[in-house]
Amino acid sequence: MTGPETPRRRSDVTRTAILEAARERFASDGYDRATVRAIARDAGIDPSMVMRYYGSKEGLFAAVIDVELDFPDLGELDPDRLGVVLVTHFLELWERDTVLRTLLRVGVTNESGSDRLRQVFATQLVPAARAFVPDPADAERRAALVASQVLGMALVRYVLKFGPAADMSRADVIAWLAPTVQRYITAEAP
Amino acid sequence: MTGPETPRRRSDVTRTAILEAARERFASDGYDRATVRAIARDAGIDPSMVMRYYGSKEGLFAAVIDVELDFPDLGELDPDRLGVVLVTHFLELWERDTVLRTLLRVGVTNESGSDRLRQVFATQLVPAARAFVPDPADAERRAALVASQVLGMALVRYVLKFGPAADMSRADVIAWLAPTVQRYITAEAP
DNA sequence: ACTGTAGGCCAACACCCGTTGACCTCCGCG
DNA sequence: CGCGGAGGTCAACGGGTGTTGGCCTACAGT
Repeated sequence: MTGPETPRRRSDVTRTAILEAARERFASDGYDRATVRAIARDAGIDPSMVMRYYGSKEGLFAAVIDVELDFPDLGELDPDRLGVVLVTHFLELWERDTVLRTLLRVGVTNESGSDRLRQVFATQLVPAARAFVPDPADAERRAALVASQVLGMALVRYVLKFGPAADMSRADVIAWLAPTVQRYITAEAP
Repeated sequence: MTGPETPRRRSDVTRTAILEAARERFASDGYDRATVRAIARDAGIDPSMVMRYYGSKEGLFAAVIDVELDFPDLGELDPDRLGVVLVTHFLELWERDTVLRTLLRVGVTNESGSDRLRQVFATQLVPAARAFVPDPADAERRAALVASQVLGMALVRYVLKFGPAADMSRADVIAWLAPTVQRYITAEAP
């Protein structure tokens, strides 16, 4: 489905140039406004090469939104520090590259974008939560609460760029959000 | 502001028909995918009428995103119930009409949409927070934290439609989010 | 009854999009 | 040396977009 695992070719340079340009364009413009022509221009090649290598705009997009939340080893962790560790990890994830920003930006308007976002939620966040919640039966609900706070902060801080949210230091964000996330995961249901 | 007014001219009927169709299209499709032609078709008129009455697509959009958060009277409220009252109010707001959904959807891709969103934040949420935070100097930061949680829940529940978030009852959402919001507003800075 | 005008439709314009297929240009290998 | 194919360009197609201006029509004021 995703990722044609072809061996190394001489055209890999162009291939990755397209991918890199696409990452930035999709991240900053969203799916609709990011045109194949603009991506090709950024990559310094002809638009038709995009089609040759990725089949279609949808195919290129699918190659871009291949995201791994890539949690650290939570197994041997003091459960009281879960909130701090998770929020710290998410902040790093958002600041490291553009893929999550892309996914958020596109997930809001594009169906295949929100599909992918739901999939990441279901296959990566929910299982991670399952190991720590008091009752595995409501792991989904607790993961959704965590997602609401983490995505919400990412939204106001990195996408909408609300002044006060964007200006907060990482330490402050962690200090404020960690207790919230901690409670959503470990607290007794209200 | 917006009420059922008896149309003095025949054109007022068309005018509001366009506005109503635009509200739904922008809410469900976002700015780019909501085409003037589709809106006109929904309203049962010709696309050129949209231009006649609203000047441009951008002008029509500006008429759509006229939002009032319209807080209840918070003045004579037990400060301990602030979280519950605020979360309840926001849930009602999101479920009452489509304008906030539109704003969120468009704010993520469209510059004039996120401008408007920042403006609502600065002129309506921040002042409301200022009355309750311990130190008025960091009202902006606390309002941003509240916005991150409230917008985040709206995002996963109403826009991305994460199963567990969409299925939660209103009472459960309030029970989980109210303490968070309460803390963001009234707690001592960490 | 006549007519000016507001309300509405139709067809077209200029532009941009994703996508396609014909063509060119090297370079490695026989 | 010949040549086949990979890597790349170019121009075009069909369709959709926001927007414009000319034309029709029904009704209100005289």
